[in-house]
Amino acid sequence: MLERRSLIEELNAKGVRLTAQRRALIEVIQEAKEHLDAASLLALARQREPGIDRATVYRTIELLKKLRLIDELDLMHLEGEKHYYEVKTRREHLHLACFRCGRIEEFSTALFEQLKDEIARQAGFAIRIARLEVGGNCRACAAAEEAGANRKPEKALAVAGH
Amino acid sequence: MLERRSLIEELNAKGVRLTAQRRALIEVIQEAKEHLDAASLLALARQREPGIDRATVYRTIELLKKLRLIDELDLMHLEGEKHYYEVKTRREHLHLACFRCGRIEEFSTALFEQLKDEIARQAGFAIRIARLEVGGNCRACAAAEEAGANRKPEKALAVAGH
DNA sequence: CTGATTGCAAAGAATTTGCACTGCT
DNA sequence: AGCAGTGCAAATTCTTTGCAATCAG
Repeated sequence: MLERRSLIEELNAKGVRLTAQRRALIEVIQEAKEHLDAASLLALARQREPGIDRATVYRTIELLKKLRLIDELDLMHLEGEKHYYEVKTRREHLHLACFRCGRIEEFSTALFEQLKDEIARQAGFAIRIARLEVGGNCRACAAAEEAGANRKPEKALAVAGH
Repeated sequence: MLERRSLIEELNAKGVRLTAQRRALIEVIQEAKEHLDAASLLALARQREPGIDRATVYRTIELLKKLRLIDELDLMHLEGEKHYYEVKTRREHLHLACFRCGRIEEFSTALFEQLKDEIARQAGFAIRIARLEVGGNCRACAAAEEAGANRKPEKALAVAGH
C-alpha cells in the first residue's frame, strides 16, 4: 500500500479543488518532521499563506482524513486532548509515547499486520483504520525510574501525567 | 491481570478515601453494560447520589485511571470527541467500531499479547497502556454495503468521487 | 459562470480549575 | 480535628458552524 504520488497529485487525480490554502497545508504536513497538531499546522501554513484561518485547517484535515491520505493520532494525549496528523505514506507503524520524557517512538512489526488479518478473518470486520497507541516508559526512562525507585516511597498515585 | 475484588475493595486496600460520590460512580461504572462517557456516568450516578457534580465525575475518572482500575477509550470518536470508560477486569481486548451502524464489538486474541511482548522486548519499552482501536465495517454492514452498492449513508465518511 | 471553498466571528463540546465549604477517617 | 474531597461557576482547550465574500475550474 505504497503511495508514490505526492498528496497534491493524489488530490488532482481525485478531482479535488486545489486552493492556495490547501496547497500550503499539504506541503506543511508532507514536510513535517514530527507529528503536528491543528495549531502547529496553522502556524506553519501561515508562513506560506498568511491569511489562512483555523477553520480552513480543520476543514482540510477532515478532507484529507476522508480521502484516507492522512492518519489522525492521539499520542496518548500527553498534553491536552489535541490530535496529531501524519501522512499515510510511510510504512505502517505504531506509536510508543513515553509518559516520563514525552518522546514519541515509532515501531513496526509484522505482528501488527498479522493481528489485523486475524481481526478481519475472525470477526469478518472490514478494517478501514487500525490505530495502536502505546503509553509507558521508554528504555531510557524505564532505566532511570528503576534507579530512582529504590529511594522513592511508594506513591500509588504518582503518575502518567507529565 | 486478575482482579477478583470489586473496585471498592480495591480502593479500600489502597487507602483511598471513599465518599458517597465515588461509591456511586464506581457502582455505575462497574454495572455498566456498555461503554459510558463522562456525561452518561454523571447522569447515572445522579440517580444514586443526586447532588453529584460533573467536576467530581472527571476527578474520579482521573483517580481511577491513575490507579489503573479503568481504561479510557476513544471508540474511533464515532460521535464527538468524548471518551469512554471501562473497568479493567475483563480479559484484555480491543474494540472494533463500525462506521456504518455504530456498534462496538470487542475482540480478544493472543496475538495482541504477543505484539505487546515484542514491543517491550525489542524497543525496551515498559508498557503501561496499549490501546488498539479499529474502525471499519462490521460483518453485517460490510455485507450490506457489498449488496446495496453505494447507496447507504455512512456514519463517518463518504467523500468526493461523486 | 457557479458551486465549492474561504475568513470571520461566534457557538459548541468536553474537560479543567479556583475557591470556600463539607465530611471521611 | 485536619485535610482530602466536593459543588459551583467560570475558565480553558480544541473544534465546528453560519454566512457573506471569493475563487478555482
